[in-house]
Amino acid sequence: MPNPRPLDFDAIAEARRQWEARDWGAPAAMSATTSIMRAQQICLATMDEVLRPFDLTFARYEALVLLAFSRQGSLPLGKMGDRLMLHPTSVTNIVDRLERQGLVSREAHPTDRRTTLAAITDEGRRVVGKATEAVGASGFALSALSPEECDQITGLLRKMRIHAGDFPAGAGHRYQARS
Amino acid sequence: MPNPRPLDFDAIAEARRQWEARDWGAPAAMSATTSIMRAQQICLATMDEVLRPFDLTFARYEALVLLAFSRQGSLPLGKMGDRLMLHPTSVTNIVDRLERQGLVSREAHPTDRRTTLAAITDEGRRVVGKATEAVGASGFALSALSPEECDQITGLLRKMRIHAGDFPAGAGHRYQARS
DNA sequence: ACAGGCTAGTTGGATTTCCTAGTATCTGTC
DNA sequence: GACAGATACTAGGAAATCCAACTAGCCTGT
Repeated sequence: MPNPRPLDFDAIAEARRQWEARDWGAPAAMSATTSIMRAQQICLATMDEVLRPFDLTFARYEALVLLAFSRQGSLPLGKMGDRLMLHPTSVTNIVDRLERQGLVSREAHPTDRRTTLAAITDEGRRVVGKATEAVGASGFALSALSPEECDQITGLLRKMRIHAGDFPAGAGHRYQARS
Repeated sequence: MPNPRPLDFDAIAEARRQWEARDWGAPAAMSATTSIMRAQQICLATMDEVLRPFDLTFARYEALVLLAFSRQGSLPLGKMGDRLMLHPTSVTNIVDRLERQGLVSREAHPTDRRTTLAAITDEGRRVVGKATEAVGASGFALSALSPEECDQITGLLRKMRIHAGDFPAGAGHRYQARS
């Protein structure tokens, strides 16, 4: 439950009204940013709750999915951080946890002795399958929106992710997981 | 800088492709959720960076803005938590910091001796004004989007916030800050 | 061959957030 | 008027994240 004591009005709309009354500039961007912040909070809380029975957080679930999607079922920790947009230390922490849970194992890289591979275990694949059923059934906290509306969100945010430098604007045609 | 080592492809689009290939269900919601997560990370990192010269985080900035918008320039801590969707202990922590910085002061409630009021100081108002100029100039990390696109995002996310129980669907007509 | 620079991952510390529990105060009911 | 339950805030602890610094291994140019 993201918010135990709901309000009887839209706090973001109210903030915008006040913002505009003072001519503080960029009210639309302010509203959208605040909405994104709150939406993430709701999504994260919902996902964490759905995943709790599996002893997973959303971050660990995402890491597990990434490994399940990889060709060999394993990836260097650094590459995981790049894909998941996480700091190297966060990856270390996440893999530590997953390893302790037996869902992932650390393996040596065949040629580069610096890099450590995180490899998903059979148990990891089993758990990620079950967990995916659960998150799918929960609708990802977005069951209020149609697939088309979800795609609108994805499209609009894609624009800002490109602007932030996540990936080049032209991308989207060369889909291949190199791993 | 949210991501020091950008990818050359869209990791979310790639995840979706794999998701669909395995028939994992609700791919649009999955993409949108992941996009929201990443967008929040970008927004938060950008805001925190813009606010760093003022020794503020986005959370503390939001609290300060809320107090600046309030009638008396002060609010009970509990009400702040409701508005900002924060846990009571987080509010205590934030007010502790702001108080230590001299931007807020704790005051006794005139009638209810349980409640503590956080009151914005003159210095607090000065800082929040300066900080607001800075965040306005930064475009809230959404300068890639037009005001209309920002409003689309706000509208779509409003729907899911209502569904999550943040406020009743009918709200939006009775705008008044009771405080 | 080897010096310097780069890359990969980990460790320790700081910050933030939430949860559980606890104290103080108010409110409604008998 | 007293007591049970609700409400307001705070304290201590767990989890997650980031940063700075560190070790180990690779790689390029001379």
